[in-house]
Amino acid sequence: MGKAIIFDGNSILNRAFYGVRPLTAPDGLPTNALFGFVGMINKAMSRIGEAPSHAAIAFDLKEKTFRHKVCESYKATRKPMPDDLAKQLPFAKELSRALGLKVIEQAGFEADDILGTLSKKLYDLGIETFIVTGDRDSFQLINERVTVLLAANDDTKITTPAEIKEKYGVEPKQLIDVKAIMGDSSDNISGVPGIGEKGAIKLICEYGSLDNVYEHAEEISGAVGKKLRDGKESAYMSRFLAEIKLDAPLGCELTDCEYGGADNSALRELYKRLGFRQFLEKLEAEPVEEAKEAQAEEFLSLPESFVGKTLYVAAVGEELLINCEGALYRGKDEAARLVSECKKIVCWSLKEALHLASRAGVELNCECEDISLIAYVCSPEDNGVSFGRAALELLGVSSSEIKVSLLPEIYEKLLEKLTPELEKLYRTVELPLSRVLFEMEERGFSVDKQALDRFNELLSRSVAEEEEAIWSLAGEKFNINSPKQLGSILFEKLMLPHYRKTKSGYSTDVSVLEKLEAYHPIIPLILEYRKDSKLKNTYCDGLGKQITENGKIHTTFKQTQTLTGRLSSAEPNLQNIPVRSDKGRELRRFFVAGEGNVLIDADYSQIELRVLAHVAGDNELINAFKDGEDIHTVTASQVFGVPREFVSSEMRKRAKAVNFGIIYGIGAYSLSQDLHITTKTAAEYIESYLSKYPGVRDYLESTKRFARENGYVETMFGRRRYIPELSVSNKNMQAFGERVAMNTPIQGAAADLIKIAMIRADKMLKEAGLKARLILQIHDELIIEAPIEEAERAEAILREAMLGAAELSVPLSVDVGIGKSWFDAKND
DNA sequence: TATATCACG
DNA sequence: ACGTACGTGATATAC
Repeated sequence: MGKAIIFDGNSILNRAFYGVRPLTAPDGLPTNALFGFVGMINKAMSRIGEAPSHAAIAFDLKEKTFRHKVCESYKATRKPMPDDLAKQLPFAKELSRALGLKVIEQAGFEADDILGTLSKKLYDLGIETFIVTGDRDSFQLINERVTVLLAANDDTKITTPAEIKEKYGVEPKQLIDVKAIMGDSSDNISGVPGIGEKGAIKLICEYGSLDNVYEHAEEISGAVGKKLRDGKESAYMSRFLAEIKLDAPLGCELTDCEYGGADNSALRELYKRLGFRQFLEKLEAEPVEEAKEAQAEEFLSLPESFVGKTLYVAAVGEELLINCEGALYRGKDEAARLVSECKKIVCWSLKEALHLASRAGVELNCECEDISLIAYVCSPEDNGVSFGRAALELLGVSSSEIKVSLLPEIYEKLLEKLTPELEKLYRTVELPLSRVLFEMEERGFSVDKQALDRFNELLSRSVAEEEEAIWSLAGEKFNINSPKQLGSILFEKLMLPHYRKTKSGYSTDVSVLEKLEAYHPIIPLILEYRKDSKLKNTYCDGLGKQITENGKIHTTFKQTQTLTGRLSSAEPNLQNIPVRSDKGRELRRFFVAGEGNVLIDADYSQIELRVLAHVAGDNELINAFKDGEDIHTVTASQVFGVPREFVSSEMRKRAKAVNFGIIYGIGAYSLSQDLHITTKTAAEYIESYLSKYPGVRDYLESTKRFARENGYVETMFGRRRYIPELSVSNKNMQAFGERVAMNTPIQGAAADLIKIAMIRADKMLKEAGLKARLILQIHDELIIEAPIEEAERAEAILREAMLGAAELSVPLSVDVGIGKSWFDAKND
């Protein structure tokens, strides 16, 4: 049975228009939307893996639709199509025909209704259908044979019934009823006033349908019940507007939509007319390009054994994919067991493979390589180092998913790119680190869920009280979380001065609100509300969801994510647990050591400034660290020209900001904002700093020069980052590139250092026969969970591992604490 | 999807 | 005149 692909023409054209930079044809016709449009269609067509049996594209017409007859205001707030986009519309239809798509338009109906109707007809024939669109309205059409490909300019996301259920908690069809309640501002559908997405989903989850909600409307108490009862008519009207037709007239038969390939000569003419040189070249090279699309892989059943073999392995959605001498296999536990016996494993992400094997109760102890890590050290700026990116860059093959058949070639190409220095970084740091990270992720961090819940209750009450107080001061109810609504209350209704504007309205961030604090009692309440709701939503609710049955949180460390060599932590992020405010810091009381254990927390003191002292070779700075001085006080005494004992706390604070500025690639303006001083004064601070530390000045200059000449910078451990921003014409981008050039060798070296420390600590703990293990890294901080009786020895090991990670021209310094909770360990 | 905001080093 | 410090991730709305 074939596959069908149907497009929402206006929707993807619109996305392309706003997503692609301005382009013009030789005659000046704007073409950016068309360029993106063709790209999205091509991408979606290749995404379904085979030539489609049916292909069609639906467009809206300007005429009013049947929905307008019932509801005047439907889509009334839509702005008219920009002129530059309207000019491109006729060409979009021409291009569609040349690409082999059946163009369908029906007066009185929207593209969505045509897609709905097509998908229904195709469904009835048992044909698998892909709907390509830029918006989410069509999610209601999803079922076991209908998938939505959400088109974007960089990627197309596939959305399936399971994903809808996961994301919204309701079946795709129920989304109609959800929208009936929550409304849709972009379509000007009102829904039930006062109930938003969350409330609507909750109601539909509970009652199953809009009808059933209203059958029980009398039982629903409180404000929600009242809103529902008042908004019944609006809800049913909204439902009518939101429901996509499945029986619209098409003006053609399904057989007219059968796909017969593109009309290449028509396409060629159009591409020439529009000046699409890239597409034109692709068209000429058609047969070659065709071959370069990654093939679907066929898998054999597992063999008896892999003993003595070299395997290429990838872990994908709970399964191991294996390439053994060109033959492909897949499987779970049994596969993992067989893999564990082989001679050598070349992985795309060893850490994932280790997790999968571990779930099968198997360890992978043979020689292992990790291609994703090689790709990362070669060029971390290839964004997150996805497999698809590597395949395209190295082999010219486009593939969105991991293909084990391609791994040998990718491996080979990457080994060629690997310089000796980068290979050393890979073999001595990244590769061994991935096993350490695997164990950290697997071990997890124990959390006191009950205490967390109690704290959450407390916050809920605070948030509710603050909300009421804010509303009463504002004189009306509004959504405080909406910067737009908040802006109109503060700056229009209350007439407070607005300091800054963002793209979409008034800025309401802390720096603005702090300036307004004295003007109106509502401001401090909003600041409190923001803090408390952040703590509640992101930390209490968010982390709560991530606690497993064993009472632990297992983060995922991303090892190929950042441009500087740092790790990142996600799902959940444990590297941004609050610490700066007293109330936020309380959260750390709930991160605890398991039964019979303690936590040992060690953090490097001033690691980045020490790295700066070392790489800059600045004697003044080096001596300050050698003498064990407080570095911010020393800097203050230098910058302000006073003896150290006369440095006030305000001076120290300013010097600290200057030190940060130096590390980040300083700008006088930003420093002035930070310290609330004039730009001129800030510039004087910087100048004063640089003349007192000439080694630093020379270092920053020579690093920028190196970056301009070579196109990249590197850390003292050889980690590289390419900086394409330096070779663009945009001055702002260039300035950014220079700051990156100054910052990366420092931030990156600090990242390298702690990675080395982690490998050392892990090895030393194991060699000492201890059960104590690392469980978390936060950039300059490591946390070990250790049995109480091992605490002293583990502490000594951690200190030693960190202090001895590298020999710099300044001493390293580490602060260590022990306690039953993260809070205690940092405050003992 | 994109933006604003805010949590961390 | 113009934007404004480095590196991240999660949550909420608005578009």
